[in-house]
Amino acid sequence: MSADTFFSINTGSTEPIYRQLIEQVRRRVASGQLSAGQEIPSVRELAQALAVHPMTISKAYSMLEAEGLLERRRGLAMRVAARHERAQPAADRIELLRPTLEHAAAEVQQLGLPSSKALALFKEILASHESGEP
Amino acid sequence: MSADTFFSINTGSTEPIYRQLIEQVRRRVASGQLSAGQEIPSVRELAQALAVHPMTISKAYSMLEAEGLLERRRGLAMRVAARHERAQPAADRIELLRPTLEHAAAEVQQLGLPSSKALALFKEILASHESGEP
Amino acid sequence: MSADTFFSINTGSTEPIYRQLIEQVRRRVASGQLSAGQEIPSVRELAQALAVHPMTISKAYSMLEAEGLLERRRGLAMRVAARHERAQPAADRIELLRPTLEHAAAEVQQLGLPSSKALALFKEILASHESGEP
Amino acid sequence: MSADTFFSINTGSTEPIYRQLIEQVRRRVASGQLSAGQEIPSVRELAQALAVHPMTISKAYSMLEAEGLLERRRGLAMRVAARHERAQPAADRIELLRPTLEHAAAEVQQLGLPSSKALALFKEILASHESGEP
DNA sequence: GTGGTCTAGACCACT
DNA sequence: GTGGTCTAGACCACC
Repeated sequence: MSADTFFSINTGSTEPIYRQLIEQVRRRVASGQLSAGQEIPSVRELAQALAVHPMTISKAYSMLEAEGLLERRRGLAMRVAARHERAQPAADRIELLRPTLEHAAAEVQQLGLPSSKALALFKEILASHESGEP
Repeated sequence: MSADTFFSINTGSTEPIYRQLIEQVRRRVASGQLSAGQEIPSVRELAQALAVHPMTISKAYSMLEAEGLLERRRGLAMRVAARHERAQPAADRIELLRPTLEHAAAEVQQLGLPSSKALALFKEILASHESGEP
Repeated sequence: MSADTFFSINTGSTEPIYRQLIEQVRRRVASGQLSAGQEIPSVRELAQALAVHPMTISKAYSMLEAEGLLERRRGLAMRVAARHERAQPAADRIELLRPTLEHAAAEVQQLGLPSSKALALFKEILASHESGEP
Repeated sequence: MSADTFFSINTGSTEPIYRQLIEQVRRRVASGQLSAGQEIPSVRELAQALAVHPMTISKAYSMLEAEGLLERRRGLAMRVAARHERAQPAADRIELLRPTLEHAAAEVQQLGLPSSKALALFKEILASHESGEP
C-alpha cells in the first residue's frame, strides 16, 4: 500500500494527528477499503511519508490495536484484524457520517445561510472529490 | 440574549472550548445574527450556562476583542464592535462553510459512500435544524 | 491518595511499566478500593513517586480512559468513571486471578514440585502479605 | 521428546518468547524432568511446533548453552549438559517458585480477595493440572 | 526490516 | 496546578 497517498493529515488542525489517523483507519475498515488481513504501512514508512515522528504513528496504531481493529504480529507489519472480515453495510456507514454533518448544519445555521446554498456547495465539492482532485 | 441557547460547546471534542466560542461568534457576526452594538452574555453568565470555567469564556472574549469583533466597556457588558455594522454578503459567508464541507466530503470518500446518500442525509439534517430542533 | 504507597512497579520485569499500572488500577477498581468519582494521583505526582517519566504514567491513564475506566476532566485530575459505581462481586473478581494461578501451576509442574508444597508456600506468603509486610 | 507438548508459549504476553523457553528449560532441568545427556527438540522442529521463527528458538538455545545448561554437538541435536546430572533438591526448587507466588499474592490483595478463596482456587487448579489436562 | 518502551523536554489548553 | 501532544533519540525483541 502506498503510504503517502492513503493517509493524509492536517497539522494545522486542533485534532491531534494520531486521532486523525485513527479516524481514517476506522472509516477505511468500515468501508472495506481496508479488509481483514491486509497490512497497513509500517510505522517508520508512514512517519516519513507524513513527516511526523514515528511515535505519533505508533500511538495511533496502538490504540487501534487496543480497540481490536488491528492485529500486532511480533516483528511483522501490523494488519487489519481477522474479525473485520467484511465492510459494514452502507446503512451503518452512513451513520458514521451523521455527527460531521450535524456539525456542518449547525455552522450553516450560525452563518444564516439557506439550506439550498449549503446543499449546492456540498454537491459541488463531492463532485470534485469524485472526479479525482480534492 | 439567552446565554444557554445561543452558544453551544462540545466538551468531548479536541477543539478547545474557547476556540469553539470564537468561531461561533464570528459566524453570528458574519450572518448579522449579532450586529453592531448588540450586547453579548457576560463572562459569568455564560460560564455558568455552559458549565465552563469563567476564564475560558474570558479568553475567548479577549481574543475576539483583540480581533476587533467585540468592544469592551468598563463596567458594562461587551458588545459587538461598531465597524461590524452589517452582515457579510451571502457569497462571502458561504466560503466560510467550505472547509467544513471539504472535510465532510473526505469522510464520505473514506467511508465509500455514494454522494447521493451523503447529500440526502445532509438535506435531512438541515431540514430538522431549520424546523427548530437540532 | 498517597501516590507512593498505592501503586508499585517493578522496573526489572519484562512487563512494561505502563501495563503494570493499568493492571493495578483495574484490580483496585474491581475490588472497590478505587470507586466511582475517586481521584487518582496526578501524572506528575505519580511519575515523581515512582521515579518514572510522566509520559509513561500518562500512557497508562490514557489507555484506561479509552477503556472507560477513568474519566478525563479538562484541567483537573482524572478520576474513576461514574459507571464503576460498585465493586465487582467476589465471584467475578476471583476469575481475574485465575490466569495468574494457572501460570503458577504450570511452573509447579515444570519444577516437579508436589502440590502440597506449593500450596504451603502460597499460604505462607499470603499470610505475610496480610500481616502487613510483603 | 515430543516438541509440541513439552514446551508451551504465550505469544500474547509481553514476556519475550525466547525467555519463556529459557525459563521452562531451567525448571525442567532443576526438576530432573530433563536430565544430563537428554536430547532436546531441534530448532526447526520446535519452531514449527510452536509456530515461531527458528531464530527465536535458536537464541534461547544459545543462551542456555552460554549458561552451561545445554551442550551443542556439531551435526547432532543439542542435549542437557553433563554437569546437570541430578535434579536440585526440592527445598531449592521451591524457592524458584517464590517470586511467582509473591506476585500472585500481591494481586490477591489488590483484588481484595480473602486468602482462603485464593488458596482454594489454587488448589483446584493444581489438581486439574495433576490429573492431566491443564 | 518490523513494532515497543522509555526518557528528556518543549509547548498547549484548561482550572 | 491539571492532562495532552509532539519531537528527538536510545535501546529492546523479533522476523
